[in-house]
Amino acid sequence: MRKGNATRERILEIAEASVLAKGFGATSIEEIIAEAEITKSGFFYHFKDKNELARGLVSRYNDQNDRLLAEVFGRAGELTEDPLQQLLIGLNLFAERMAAIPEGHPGCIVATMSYQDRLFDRDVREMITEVAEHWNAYFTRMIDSIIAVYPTRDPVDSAALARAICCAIDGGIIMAKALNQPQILPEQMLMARQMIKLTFQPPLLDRAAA
Amino acid sequence: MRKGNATRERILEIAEASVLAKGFGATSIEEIIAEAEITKSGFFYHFKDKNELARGLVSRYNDQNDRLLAEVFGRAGELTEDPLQQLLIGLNLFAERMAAIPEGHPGCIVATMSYQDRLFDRDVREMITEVAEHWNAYFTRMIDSIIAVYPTRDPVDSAALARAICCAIDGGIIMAKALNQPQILPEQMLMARQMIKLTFQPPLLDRAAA
DNA sequence: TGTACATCAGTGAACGCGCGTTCACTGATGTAC
DNA sequence: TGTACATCAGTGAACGCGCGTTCACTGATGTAC
Repeated sequence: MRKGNATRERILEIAEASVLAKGFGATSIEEIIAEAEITKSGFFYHFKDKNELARGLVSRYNDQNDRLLAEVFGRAGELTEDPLQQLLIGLNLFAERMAAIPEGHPGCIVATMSYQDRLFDRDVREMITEVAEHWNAYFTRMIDSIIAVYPTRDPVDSAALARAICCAIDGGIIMAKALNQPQILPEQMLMARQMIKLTFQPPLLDRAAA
Repeated sequence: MRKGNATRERILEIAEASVLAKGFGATSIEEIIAEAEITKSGFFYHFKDKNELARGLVSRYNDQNDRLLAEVFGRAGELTEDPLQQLLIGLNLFAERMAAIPEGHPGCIVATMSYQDRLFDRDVREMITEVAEHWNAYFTRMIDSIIAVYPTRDPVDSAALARAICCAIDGGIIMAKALNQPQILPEQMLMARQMIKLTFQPPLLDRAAA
């Protein structure tokens, strides 16, 4: 990596932290360059305007998330061939990762940006939508594999269930922030896991009662 | 209501729409007064500074939400005495209300503000936490009433389940915004409903299979 | 009923600061021949 | 190996605009006696 790329990365890292704590509009270039110890023109060498910074933030966040998903569900795939167990184990590993962050998860770029979309051009808004679709597609594929193996009494809407996982995560981040309790995020990820479990492995009450 | 209160309400309404579309930091007083057709000093007569506007937004949002919860779960209480059915029916009515908003739910003030908490003083941050606790307490009470009547094989964490409902709602709003599909919010509220149902009324697979 | 005073709901002008963006320039590194 | 040129990764100064906040003032309405 050339020197310039390292600076670019540092800008994105500083900007991400600020955007997640104050919002995009309240994150000033002035403040980013002060922390990155470069001049304003140095910033504009890497990003032609603020919307390009936004694009950088979204694609960086998407890449990091992809790596994390590949890690936890890849590991789950090494441990079992069963698609249901892969999802359940992956969600467990994912939740453990989130629980291990000392200050709690710093926040989801897609979530804040969705709440500030009047600030961005069409390009950025489309990127946000694509990233959200990308995650949902990831979980939908996993759930479809489960459906192929585990018959259910009632039909399961895999896309809606995939969205429920994403909602648990994004909702969990918000509740963790609002209540100042970082462990709520892993808790709610495990609730989503429980929902998957109940959907495909409902407890056999009759047998238990017998 | 005196004349001044009507102006104050108009300011809050305009400010809320802007905060939910652009964030608090990017919402300028200049822009609010232009839309409200008053002068800047008129604004500062009602709110001594921007943090007081934030306080106004949070308490207004909390009040509106309280009224909505009282309506849907009050109606559910009229229809049945069963605490589980009250929650299930209430969530159905709630989801129907959300589905009926043409452009979709405009957003949750507590959610955006949680993602911008560096912008606010301690007072505002405490209000945000209290409002979130207030909603969780509301659902926790309902779930505790269910637990008292419906025995479950495994113990149920009513607070975690209450938070799951809030996460489905706040997560559903975000996914609806990110994917440009307003109906995702009611969909995810019904997923939360399904989770409650599965928790307290698990399908009796053995009997169904027999 | 009249008058004095207080409060309400604002107006108008000014403040200093920080914002995003542009422009002409530069020294260090890389590449072609 | 040396030299010419191109690209990279920035610097420094300036721009005009809009931001949140303050201050002295005002006309309309309400209240006390």
